[in-house]
Amino acid sequence: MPELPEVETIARTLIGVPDNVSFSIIDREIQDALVLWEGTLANQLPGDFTVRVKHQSVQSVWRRGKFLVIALSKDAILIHLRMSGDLRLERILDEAGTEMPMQKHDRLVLFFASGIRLVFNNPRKFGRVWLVSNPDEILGDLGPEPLDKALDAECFHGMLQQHKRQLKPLLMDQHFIAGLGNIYTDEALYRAKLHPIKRSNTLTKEESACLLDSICSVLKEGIRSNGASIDWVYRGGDFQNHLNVYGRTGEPCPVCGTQIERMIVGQRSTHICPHCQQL
DNA sequence: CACGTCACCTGCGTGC
DNA sequence: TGCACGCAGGTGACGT
Repeated sequence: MPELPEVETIARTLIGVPDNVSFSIIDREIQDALVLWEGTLANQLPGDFTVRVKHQSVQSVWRRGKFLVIALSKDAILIHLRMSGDLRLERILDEAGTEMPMQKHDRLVLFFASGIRLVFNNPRKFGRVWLVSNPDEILGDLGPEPLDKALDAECFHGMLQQHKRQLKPLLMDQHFIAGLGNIYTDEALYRAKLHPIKRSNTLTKEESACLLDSICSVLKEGIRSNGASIDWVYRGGDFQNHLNVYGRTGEPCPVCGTQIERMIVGQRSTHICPHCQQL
């Protein structure tokens, strides 16, 4: 999926920037909903969903891990984009007054006051939308936020010591820490000069601290670049141009010039510098 | 507990 | 040009 930086970028878009608050969903009322593919709704029937969200207005928008949370007057809509999901916030009518056409793979539409709609596009149908009265019903099992200041080096080291797992699958486990996916995990391990299959309980305090630093810096840079646009899923960000190892098999390591290698770890494509990241 | 496998889906690039 | 194949930012349910 879009990982933490991509979801954060989408959340900020929905909130709107100060000089363009007209294009924000905050305080806007949902006037109607249209479910184009029933499977999109994880815990609702289309009719129930529509009836329940109608006339609720948006109180806040935030991100938790890779979930986008749209808090409404009474309930909350949670969206997980998984591999290929995306959200478009757009005006329903163009300048000529004709309705903007739906796009291929549009799965759900929320119609807001003032002629704006939020469209959930999801080619692979992996993404899901929940409607809940309490977000913790879904978010309760997530690990800590990597950018939360409460997660310091000592705490993180303790977390790593509690498992004897390979670093990469552990970091991608949303119960362990929330928000990392394949791209940012590879980049964080590269920055920390750690091998993806190194056992989590074998890290020194220094290595743990360095890994947490690497995770935070790569995520912050991803957010600053408005996320990455990979494959045919273009979201406007440009962090794909700043990747050191992900998708760069055979290219030279920016630090030592050794060719980047691709391997499989935990069934996932993994990219390392074999010189900088030794086991 | 840690790990492997599979399932869920569509689209794109590659090689024949 | 067509077609088969492998691959893809994620996650959860199983089985070992």
